[in-house]
Amino acid sequence: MNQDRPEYVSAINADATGSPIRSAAKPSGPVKRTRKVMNLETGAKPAPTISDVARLAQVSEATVSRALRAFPQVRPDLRDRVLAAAEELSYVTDTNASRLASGITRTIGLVAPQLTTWYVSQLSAGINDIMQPAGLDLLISALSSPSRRDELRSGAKHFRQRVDGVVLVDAFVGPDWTAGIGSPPAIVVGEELNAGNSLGIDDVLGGELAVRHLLRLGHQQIAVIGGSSPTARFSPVSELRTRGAALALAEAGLEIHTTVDGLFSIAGGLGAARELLRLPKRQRPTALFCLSDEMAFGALQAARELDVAVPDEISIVGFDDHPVAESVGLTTIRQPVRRLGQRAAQRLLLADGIPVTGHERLPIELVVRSSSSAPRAT
Amino acid sequence: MNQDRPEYVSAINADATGSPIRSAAKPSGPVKRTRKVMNLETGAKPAPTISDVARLAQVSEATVSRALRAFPQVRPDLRDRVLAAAEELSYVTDTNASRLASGITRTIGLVAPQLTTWYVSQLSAGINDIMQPAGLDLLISALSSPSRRDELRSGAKHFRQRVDGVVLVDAFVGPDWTAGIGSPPAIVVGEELNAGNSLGIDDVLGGELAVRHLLRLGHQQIAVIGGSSPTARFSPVSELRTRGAALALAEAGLEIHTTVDGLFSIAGGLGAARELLRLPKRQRPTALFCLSDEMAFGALQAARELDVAVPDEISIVGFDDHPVAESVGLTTIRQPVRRLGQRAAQRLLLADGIPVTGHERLPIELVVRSSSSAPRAT
DNA sequence: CTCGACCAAGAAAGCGTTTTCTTCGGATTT
DNA sequence: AAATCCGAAGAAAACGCTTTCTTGGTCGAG
Repeated sequence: MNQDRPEYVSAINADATGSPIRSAAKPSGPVKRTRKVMNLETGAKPAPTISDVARLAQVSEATVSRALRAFPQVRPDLRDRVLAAAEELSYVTDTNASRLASGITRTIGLVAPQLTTWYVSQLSAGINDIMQPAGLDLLISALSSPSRRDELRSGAKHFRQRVDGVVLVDAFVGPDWTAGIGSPPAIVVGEELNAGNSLGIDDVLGGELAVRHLLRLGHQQIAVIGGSSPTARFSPVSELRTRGAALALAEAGLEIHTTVDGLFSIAGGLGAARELLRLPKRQRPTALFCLSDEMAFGALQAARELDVAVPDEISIVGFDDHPVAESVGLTTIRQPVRRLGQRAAQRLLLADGIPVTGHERLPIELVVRSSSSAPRAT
Repeated sequence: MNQDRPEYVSAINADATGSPIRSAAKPSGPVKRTRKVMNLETGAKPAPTISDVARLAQVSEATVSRALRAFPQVRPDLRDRVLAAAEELSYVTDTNASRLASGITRTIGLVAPQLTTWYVSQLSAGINDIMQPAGLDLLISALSSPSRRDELRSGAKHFRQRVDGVVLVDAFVGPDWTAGIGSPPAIVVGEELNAGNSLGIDDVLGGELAVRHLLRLGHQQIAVIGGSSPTARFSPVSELRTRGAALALAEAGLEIHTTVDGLFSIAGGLGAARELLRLPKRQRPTALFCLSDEMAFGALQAARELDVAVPDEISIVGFDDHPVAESVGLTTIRQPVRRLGQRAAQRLLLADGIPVTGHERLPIELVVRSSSSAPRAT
């Protein structure tokens, strides 16, 4: 009991280090390390611990721990006493100690190749929508571009001990990825896994919706700007959306006019569209289906540069429904990215109980704006 | 020594719980809790601990700990042995145990009212640029809009124990905020503090640059779209940029034509610009200075809607240099947001050694594009 | 009325590090 | 050559929780 009483020994010892007089070594048993009592520099008192609360509430530490976590087997009056004591000391559980003891981190990690894309930031906001109320933390980790696969693997490993779950975005791990089915649970967003947890939209349908819209308007020469992502060789998203476009065209007995790589970036879209719009009028497509809004922005820019009127001379359709899409009047396929994030987080939280496995799709829709219209009569 | 040997007792005990036969209570002294050896369900072996490494390398745990952290007082041959052993077991330090013991979290937190703005995601990427190579984690926390001040305070408190530093964005804490000068160190981005750590740009200069550009082109009727942020009453950014605009106009003996609140959003900018562009031609401003690019996007949209030609009938200048600004041809003031993030992280890391205090400004520049030109001769 | 089952609460064993504090030789000093 | 200092390595305490395990009581059943 006595050893619990605060003493200023540690501070004194610290001073004594520099003193010429050293106390004779005590040959007796091991010396108890004294608890830090106060930071002499800042004057800050150490944060209250669970035992402070226990003492004040006159219960054991175990009971405090149980009461604070609302365990059922604590008598109501005791629980109230504990809560009051905790309140009085303005006690907050030490996260690290809790994590060490329980092995539960109450944190989920987001792994993405880059953080600055609209998609990823929307997604993280969605995840946060769920985590914040649940009192969980969000840990973010970007994977820089080179040697991505390895990083992904080591990144996940790096995470393993500090998160309870992982959300992988734009990971392009391939359909046979299964890691993370165990612990910590992981969920892949934007890609369909054969045997793992994944979440996304129907990319093929998206391509179909976009192209059917253009076909309905009367277009026949439809080019696709898509291609590889900046961070991965293998981009299923691009492939699937393009397939949808091809499918819709095939129904009408047509084919894709051209496919150009737009790198999924504004600059890439600009370059790709320039290439297409510089074609002689006869060979030029009448409509551009850009596999992301950002590429569509680039295409819009190219059209302006080259004095090609939108939508009169060229129709442009994007994909995403980026916030700016509305203000530039871009026709696009809207996907609920924030909701994808929310759903991913939910599934990760649920993973404790009934594991939700398999692939899940959220709905998308066509949003028609002013960048698409019937082709000018030839 | 013996107690260290793996035993399967815990798993067996777990089974015994459901068994009708219960072993008689051992009345003798406290029973040692046996170490978890293997998860029977998943078959996963427990991760190696520091003592496994110590045993393999034939040194003490303390030496392992020191060797792994490259402390100088470890003999080279021992260090190599430890490193080799750790490698062989593919040992990684348990973050939580380390944090508990040392009190150092190797994590910095980002607190922002919302995560989806371009500004915040750029900033987080910048922070990440610095943290990632240093092996630190980034913890993100959004403050939902209502009762922001309180949340800010409790949010910071919530963070206190799990981060070594905090970056506050769009916090609008007021110039006299000083919390976080102690521990954990904090830095405020986008706002100037009198006595704390802060980082930003020269917002007044930004306003001046934008308006001088318009004046040089010959504009005299210049309106400002700015106003309150969606998340804070008090928005110094808006005030300062507006002041810069007023200053520049005053030099020319002019005044701001009108100031309209654009809520720092696309929709807000749209509404504000509509209001201005619907004015009868005589009273209408010839140029709009939008205090953010997003509001400028809204203004561009309004101009298109109302068939007001940009830049012939109305010049528009934004602020930020959002990635889309280039593709819509928006003249704007570029601020280095990603670099702000990097710098904030650097200062936080440095805070261990020489504390960098005070306010710091990063340079900005005017970027002229096609949304601004001389006003049409009246 | 007694015995085992059951429940609430406490004691104490971990959790896996870091960090004193101690010890043990060898180098330095007087 | 004896006393002192110093540096390297080990033993063990602390970090602040969670979670077993244990122990008194209570209660219903035989």
